[in-house]
Amino acid sequence: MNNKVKLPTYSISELAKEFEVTTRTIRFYEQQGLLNPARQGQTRIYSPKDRVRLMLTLRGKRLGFSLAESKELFDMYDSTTQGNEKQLLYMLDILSKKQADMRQQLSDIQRLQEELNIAESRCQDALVKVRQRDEKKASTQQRKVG
Amino acid sequence: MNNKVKLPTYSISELAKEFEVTTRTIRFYEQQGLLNPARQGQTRIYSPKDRVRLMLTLRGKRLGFSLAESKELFDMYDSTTQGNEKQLLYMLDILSKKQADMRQQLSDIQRLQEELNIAESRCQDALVKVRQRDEKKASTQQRKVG
DNA sequence: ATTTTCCTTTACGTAAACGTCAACCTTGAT
DNA sequence: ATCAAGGTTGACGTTTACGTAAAGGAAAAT
Repeated sequence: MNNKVKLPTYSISELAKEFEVTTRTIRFYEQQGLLNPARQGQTRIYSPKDRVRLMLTLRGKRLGFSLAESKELFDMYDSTTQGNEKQLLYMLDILSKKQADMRQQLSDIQRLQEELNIAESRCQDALVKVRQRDEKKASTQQRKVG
Repeated sequence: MNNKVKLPTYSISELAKEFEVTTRTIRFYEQQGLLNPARQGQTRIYSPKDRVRLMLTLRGKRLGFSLAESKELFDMYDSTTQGNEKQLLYMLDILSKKQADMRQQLSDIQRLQEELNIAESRCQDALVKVRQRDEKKASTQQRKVG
């Protein structure tokens, strides 16, 4: 194995820009135990692993995970290699619950998508009607003016 | 048309039970303009329309909509029948943004589902290994005892 | 009659996830 | 040398979505 490839690093503002969050957010996530950047003096140096975690945290947020939940999943996943039976069973339990959540969300989304489509059609229809009415008004005005 | 069919009504606690929320939540939603129950004296009487709105609000929440966003969608949808062109265009804009959000969420979910499956497999593997190890330990103990 | 039961309003409390200063290094450019 | 750009640690403020407790009305059961 080659453990000697130099991995890229990132500054806090680079990550902030890439993921469109503030540096405050990134520091807050560290404070909550989601990130663990190295230090060079005082300055934080982020590894690809940190970057992935940030990415996952943000995706988790979009899906309604709290920061605490994301942290729990990270921690469990990390300890999976040396976890004892009880921990592993607990993790499997959590995973199956999350999967159930995701199935629920999937169905929520699909239904909402349909409804948004319906609303859009209805809205388009209304728009056409408004425009037809306004055209009539305009032509009436024309006749007045002409 | 028959407008005279008697629609069912619901008490606040009936709705609370059905949707597994507190009455506090339901009153709060009303305060935020999401529900508009009739009154019988002081007591709130909920119509099927209120019930649907509650349902939609809760589904919205599961998908990361704020109460204000849900309210905006409700209000716009209600005013769609008599909306002017500007409003309709605005609504169409919102709708297309929401649809983009939903597409993003859909892809987020699908990726997360894959990852959860991978994590689950990995976890199952680890579990098997732990159990094999523990079996060996146990049989060693057996030999000591026997 | 009185005690539950269900409902009401008012109002203060709270947790999560940051925003927003303030006050301070450090380091490369001018 | 100084100054702007980016980094740091507090620490208090803010918004959202309710929780929780107080104080009480009305009606139904015992």
